[in-house]
Amino acid sequence: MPPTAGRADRRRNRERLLAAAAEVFGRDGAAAPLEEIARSAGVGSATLHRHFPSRRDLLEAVCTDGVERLCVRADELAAEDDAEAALWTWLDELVRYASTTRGVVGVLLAEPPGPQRPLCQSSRLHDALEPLWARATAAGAVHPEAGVDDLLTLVNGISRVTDDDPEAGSRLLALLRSGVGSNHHRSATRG
Amino acid sequence: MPPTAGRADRRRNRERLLAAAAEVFGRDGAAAPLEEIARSAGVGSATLHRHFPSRRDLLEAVCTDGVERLCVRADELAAEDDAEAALWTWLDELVRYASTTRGVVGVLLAEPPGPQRPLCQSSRLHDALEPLWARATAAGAVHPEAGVDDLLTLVNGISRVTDDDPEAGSRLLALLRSGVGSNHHRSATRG
DNA sequence: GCCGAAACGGAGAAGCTCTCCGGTTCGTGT
DNA sequence: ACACGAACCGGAGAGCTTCTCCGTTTCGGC
Repeated sequence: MPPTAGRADRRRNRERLLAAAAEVFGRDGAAAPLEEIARSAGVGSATLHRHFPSRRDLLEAVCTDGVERLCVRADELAAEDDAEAALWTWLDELVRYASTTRGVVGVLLAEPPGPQRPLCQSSRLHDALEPLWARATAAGAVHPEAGVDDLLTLVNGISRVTDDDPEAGSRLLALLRSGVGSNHHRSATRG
Repeated sequence: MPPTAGRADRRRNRERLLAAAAEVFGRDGAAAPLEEIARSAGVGSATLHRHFPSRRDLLEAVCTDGVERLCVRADELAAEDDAEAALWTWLDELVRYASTTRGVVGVLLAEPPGPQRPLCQSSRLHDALEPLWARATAAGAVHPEAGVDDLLTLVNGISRVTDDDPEAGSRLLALLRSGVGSNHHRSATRG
């Protein structure tokens, strides 16, 4: 059901729930009690579960705006001249965003879309990244064994160990880019 | 209290709990219900909590043997000629081990040792890695910005996104070693 | 304003963690 | 062998969370 469907009170409660969820998740992390979100939104817990049957549904909805911004950003960067810089700029913004959501984005990236969830935020990020990756790969600027899924998985791993510290996430991403092994003949420029 | 102290029935119950925990965690992951572990071990839940006050205590104990093996392995590798190969061989074994524990090692690596837990498995791994890292760094075989904690953090991130798939973890570690960016002039040899 | 459908919310079931306390078992000293 | 204190055990239950049922309220078209 689209978010703008249904009765007026339904839409109002949905918005209240999303606002409360953003606040509570941002404060207490992605594992915060759902009941507190319902209380904070001023609705019953049954209403929360009716709108968002699982915790994941709520996490997906909370991230919609941030993911949308990243998708727009990917479109902008796809028009830039330097394919390699565009790719890493976007990945840096993704890892910084994920590092500021207290694990919310991490949960979404962690589990695969699954058969009954084809339209999740994770696949939107995948679709946004794919053109940037394809262009950089065609330019020889990406390790030939590194696929789109590998990049997303690695960024996910980084964001999960750097919750609440975007700078640390950005630093580890730079290490991933240049490589930790002995082939660091030239340090990669950040962003 | 050392694991070999106390009365005979206490030691027996401790062993039963550890065996049950290894089985249940291995089957259902690090978030499995503790009550089921107690039931599977044939003891009351109070006994489980008396032996292992927190879930983390139990996870630490379950990993003791595996971490011990890795520490021994680090000593062996420290005697090898090639410092770079020794470092990456050990990291590969670590990421493979962590990828087979259904998130158990990941939980331990995730949270810092903390003030009241100076002897956790995470710090044992840190101490095992440090000499390998120092030697490889001295030989110029490691990115100058990559510290011991960075390596452990990155391995943790990789293991957390490759649960139950050691091959995938090993592959991502190889990518981390050689770098995803454009400086992949020579592919890194694995293990 | 009426009324059917849509949506709500509290109460409660079920599951998990952790604690309290009465009862049991161990092992030591005689 | 046996008695006894200390160590240990386990079930019952409190507190918390997720999620569902169902009687009640609210919306909005007519």
